[in-house]
Amino acid sequence: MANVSSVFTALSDPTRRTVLERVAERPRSVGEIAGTLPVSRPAVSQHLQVLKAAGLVVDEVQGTRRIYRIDPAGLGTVRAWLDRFWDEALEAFKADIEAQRGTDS
Amino acid sequence: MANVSSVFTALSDPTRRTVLERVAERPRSVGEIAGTLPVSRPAVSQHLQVLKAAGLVVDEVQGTRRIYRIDPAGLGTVRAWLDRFWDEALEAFKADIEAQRGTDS
DNA sequence: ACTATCTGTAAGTGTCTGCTTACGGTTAAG
DNA sequence: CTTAACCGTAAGCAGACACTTACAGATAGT
Repeated sequence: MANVSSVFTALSDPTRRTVLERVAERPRSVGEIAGTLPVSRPAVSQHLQVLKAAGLVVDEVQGTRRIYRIDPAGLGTVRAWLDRFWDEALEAFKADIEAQRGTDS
Repeated sequence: MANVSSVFTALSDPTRRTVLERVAERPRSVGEIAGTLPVSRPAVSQHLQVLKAAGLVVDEVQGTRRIYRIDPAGLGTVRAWLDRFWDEALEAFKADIEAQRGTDS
């Protein structure tokens, strides 16, 4: 599953966002991603697990290596939350202006 | 300033998102928000500081109390990052399909 | 079978985080 | 000036987090 908290937490770390961008460019293996980053390979593996739990990537075993690709689900939940929140804020703004118009001098 | 990491970190905590939603409904004081939540007032104050540092709320002193309202800047940075990332991913998908079409049997 | 490659996982560590209670500071009211 | 209301901040603590090294498992090639 991919709740909102897990997605935001996954996207909050800069290294993890870089890992996600590498995967977004094209499907990559763990070692290939770790080669371009200043952290160890297990660190990348753990980051990928967090991204996978958040529904941001999916993995597929290919022989001895494991290929990760983008999963649109996670980004979808972020966009959905953002849209809903944006609508709520706009509605509140409208109600606020309405109230101000009523009590204005 | 409101960089991407700070915004995502601010939105990753459920309590903090609830605080933000309370503020989004209408401008509120710290004590008013704390009254509707199962955490202490200083906790809410600290949450509001994080939200303010992320550019998600702005504060204004009104006598003895401090009113917080929504700041669209933070949500804007999230939306911008999301849009840019979405475009990148789409472009990568297109390039991937193009490559597959070239090497397909 | 043996070896090399690629990866996940366990264990440990320093740092950050979310929360609490205690305290001090500022403003409005008597 | 004293009092009450409202708030931020300091100090402390349990848990989470990002990272490392060491180890174990699975697959491809010889």
